[in-house]
Amino acid sequence: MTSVLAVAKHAGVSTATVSRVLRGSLPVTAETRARVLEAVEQLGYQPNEMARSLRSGRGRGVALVTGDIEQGVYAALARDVQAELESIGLDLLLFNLGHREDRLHHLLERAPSLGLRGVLLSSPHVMDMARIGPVVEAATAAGVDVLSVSQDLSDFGLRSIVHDNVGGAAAAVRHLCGRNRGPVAFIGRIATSAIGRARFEGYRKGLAEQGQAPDPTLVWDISHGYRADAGYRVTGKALADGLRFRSVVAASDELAIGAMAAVADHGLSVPGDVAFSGFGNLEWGVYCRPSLTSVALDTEAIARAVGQTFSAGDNGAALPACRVIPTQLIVRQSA
Amino acid sequence: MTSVLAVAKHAGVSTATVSRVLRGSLPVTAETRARVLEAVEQLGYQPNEMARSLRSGRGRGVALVTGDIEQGVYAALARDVQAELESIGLDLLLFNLGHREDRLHHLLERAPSLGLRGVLLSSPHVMDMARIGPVVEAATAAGVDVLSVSQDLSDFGLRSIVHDNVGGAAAAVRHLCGRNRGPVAFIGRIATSAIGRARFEGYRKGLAEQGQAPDPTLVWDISHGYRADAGYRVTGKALADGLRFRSVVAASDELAIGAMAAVADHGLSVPGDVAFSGFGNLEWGVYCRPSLTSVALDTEAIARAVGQTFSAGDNGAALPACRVIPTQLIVRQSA
DNA sequence: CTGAAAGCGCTTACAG
DNA sequence: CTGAAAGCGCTTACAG
Repeated sequence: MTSVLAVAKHAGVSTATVSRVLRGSLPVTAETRARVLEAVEQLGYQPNEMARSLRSGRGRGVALVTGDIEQGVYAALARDVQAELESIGLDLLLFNLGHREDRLHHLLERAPSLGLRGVLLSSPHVMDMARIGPVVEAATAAGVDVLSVSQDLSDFGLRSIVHDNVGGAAAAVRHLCGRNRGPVAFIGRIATSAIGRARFEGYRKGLAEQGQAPDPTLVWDISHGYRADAGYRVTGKALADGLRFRSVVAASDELAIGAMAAVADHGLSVPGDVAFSGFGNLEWGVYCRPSLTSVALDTEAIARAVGQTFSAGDNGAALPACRVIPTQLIVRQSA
Repeated sequence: MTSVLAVAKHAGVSTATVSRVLRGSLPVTAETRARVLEAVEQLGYQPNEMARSLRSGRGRGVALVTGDIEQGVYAALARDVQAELESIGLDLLLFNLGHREDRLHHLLERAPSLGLRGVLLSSPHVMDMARIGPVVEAATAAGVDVLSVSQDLSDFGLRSIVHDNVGGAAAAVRHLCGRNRGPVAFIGRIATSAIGRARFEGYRKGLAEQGQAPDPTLVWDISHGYRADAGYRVTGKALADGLRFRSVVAASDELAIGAMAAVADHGLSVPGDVAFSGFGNLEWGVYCRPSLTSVALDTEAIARAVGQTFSAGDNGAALPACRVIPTQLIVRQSA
């Protein structure tokens, strides 16, 4: 592979000058610049990223830490963040925890030696900050930007970019109550998911607006399970137990479709007997029948905010500690 | 950050010895080894990955190139490949082409200077090998292992790991015909997707087994569109045009759910009037109603085969040029 | 079995 | 505005 040295010789300059032209840092004569660029062009020179990283102290990689990339929302986030990072010359490394949260600690520990430019935490799990805190600080001190892109961790000094989960869930409850769809049940991970908690909080808030409080028998915490099957089982059990509810706010579209299947398999109709609202506004929710009413999340906006943070450089201090991205209820057939 | 030098001093040995202990390469006395390991432990030493990469000529990153990470199958592949790579000490970089195939060329060009250990091509697009070939060769020559994990490119010298798409589609047709569900239509990307072509080939083969040939009016190439909306539109048009068909083989679950929605919106029933079979066996297909019959893909098996390739080292020559992973039809309510 | 030394390919003070 | 030189933190022949 051709190196700076080859380019320098070809252009009749020093390696320092080549580097300066390519960095665009210090001033260089227009003609020197042109000669260097021509040499780069002719030799097809590509700067060695490993050498550059070593010398400058860190690389261009940003790790996205997900809990479960197979969930539609995280796949969308990965896509949008990758596109955004690529546009500013950064690479996305994917770390899927698969709900084994202990691996996060290990990754954060290694982040500086890997030369990571940043770490984006998007696992919804409730973070054990007592354990994670020290290693986050060490990474930050070493120049790794650690951001939270799912839950608000600004109290722990982590810049956060989060959806308005409370507002989204409250809007769903408001919509359902407006159509006289009470009692409203809730399905989500509450004990183990910070996002689930926020959505439950929105559910509670929405009910409070109607002068109601959550009925504990209609709050279904599926912290032991995940995705559609959890929604299916918990809803099936509720029906078998004879609980009365006219609608369900599910903390994800996956949970919602599982719950709808349970209702259908129980011989009830959607939305006639039970109405549903999900979270994520995933594509398949638009095409299942009945189509799924859902709180839309704006992963592109998250990605843009992430990009801003990495572009900000030293004046990043001006950015807010916690940025909240609005959510929007999209009404379809299920509610 | 603590470096080898610090560890060496602490252990009273040279940096070379520290490196040998950590690499586990050349022989070292048990006690020297113990001293070094203790120093590593006490200082919390983590080898600098950037320096190691520079010195050894390449890093530990493997790029996964997808066409559309939001499609369930690719998200599952990303998850499984990441887990497999992590188990052998490699990192996954995600490059989502977003169906802009020109970017593949650019990535392959940069692969050596990025120090990539490998590139996994999982875009389904028909590759322009005349254009891609030279840059693949250059990357390979520079030590980057380029694999195809979606389409068979072994004729072009690329080790390939692919699903049995032909067999899967043929099995779907066989199942539908066995239930007297002809005429059978096909939806997929044919002109622009190598995977779509393979599935179409399986469709043709399945029909041939019944002594039939494809009816051109029932072969719907959606090379201009993607995902559920394309399935919805093309099926809606077929219904509006008054075409007669009793079942549909869709080249993805996304296309299938879109097509099912079109049938439902047309006032017909699934599977009563039209039966459906998809590809991917995605989770939401299990819970939509009617649930979706689908050809299951084994992304874990793909991931394992990828891991084997990277673990193989020099005796990788023993691995087959093209490995075919079996697929399996999962019958549910839609067919 | 171990150490001294060179070098991977860059970038960046330091001089001029 | 440009060059000579040092050095980022490792690994690996080369000696011993």
